[in-house]
Amino acid sequence: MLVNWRIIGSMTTMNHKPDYEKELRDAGVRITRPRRVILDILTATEDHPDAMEIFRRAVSVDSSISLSTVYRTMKLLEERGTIHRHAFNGGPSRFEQASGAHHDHLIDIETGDVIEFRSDRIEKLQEEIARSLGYDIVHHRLELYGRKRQAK
Amino acid sequence: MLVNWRIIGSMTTMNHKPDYEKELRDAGVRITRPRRVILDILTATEDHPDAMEIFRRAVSVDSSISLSTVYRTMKLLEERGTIHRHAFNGGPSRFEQASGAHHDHLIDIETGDVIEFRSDRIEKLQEEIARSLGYDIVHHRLELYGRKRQAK
DNA sequence: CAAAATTTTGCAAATGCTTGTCAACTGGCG
DNA sequence: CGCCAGTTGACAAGCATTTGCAAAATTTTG
Ligand SMILES: [Mn+2]
Ligand SMILES: [Mn+2]
Ligand SMILES: [Zn+2]
Ligand SMILES: [Zn+2]
Repeated sequence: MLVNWRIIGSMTTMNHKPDYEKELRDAGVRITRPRRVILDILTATEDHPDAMEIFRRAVSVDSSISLSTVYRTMKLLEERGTIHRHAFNGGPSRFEQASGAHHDHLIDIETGDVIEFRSDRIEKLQEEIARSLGYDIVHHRLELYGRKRQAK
Repeated sequence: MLVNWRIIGSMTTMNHKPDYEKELRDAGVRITRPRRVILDILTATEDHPDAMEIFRRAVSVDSSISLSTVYRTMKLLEERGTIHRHAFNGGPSRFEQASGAHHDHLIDIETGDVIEFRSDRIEKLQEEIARSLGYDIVHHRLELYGRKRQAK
């Protein structure tokens, strides 16, 4: 029996690959070499890298890219809703494409692994709670921190 | 009709006031003047102040207290499980006593107000999800960000 | 109760991540 | 191909938080 919240593979890369370059250009944003490199990294990525990690990957493609540009680009993309910013644990910001279906995260506190999941029931309950408190949810954050259950 | 997750007042201050001084002393932690002041502020507090705000309140009681000591004390208390640390939005850490019942937070993105709530159904669902993914939850974070619904 | 042993403090300097400044550069239209 | 506002790289600055250290406070001993 398949549980409805189990996710096979990455939710973000399963969907059709969006054409960020076109989207951005249409919005009047210039497609520069650094931005193209960063966008490519983001679309190819299955994990949730932080700025430094994106910078490392970018440098391996074009060694002239600067960390500042990575930060600036992440901010730009976040403001445009292209990517999501997470702050697991309280560590540095980590990013992922926003194109996939909404999902939340389970972080393995032993290994740091991040597992994506989605529960429509929780999403619904959140709405109900907010509503009952007189609010509309704009966004939310649900993170579970746990460790692998020991087979005993 | 009372909704089961509505909370009247602060969850943290509704419960019996724990004797932190004794607890700490028994654990071999020295109970100093700065620590006493900070503990008093924490137990009296209804909100979720950050280190700077706790510092301000502390200084108004004992002007010789330093911000370093506030940070050091917060870290100590967090490690001991006496307080919880939050990072709403990605802003500076904000703290609250851990003594009350577990609850999550709804943040008003317009005013910054923090509303506490608890949903046993969501708590239960989280457990089920983690379990189905092969994990035991150690802790979790659920934050709803919203704005007051307009009466139209 | 005083001295020794140990922890904690205040201050300043250091850290880690992120943003700001600015001269040099370049993407995209004409 | 040339123009020029938008963008970049280099590096300084900002912000929250942590750390080194000598002095001060607390607890332990005698
Ligand atoms: Mn994700
Ligand atoms: Mn709270
Ligand atoms: Zn969600
Ligand atoms: Zn909860």
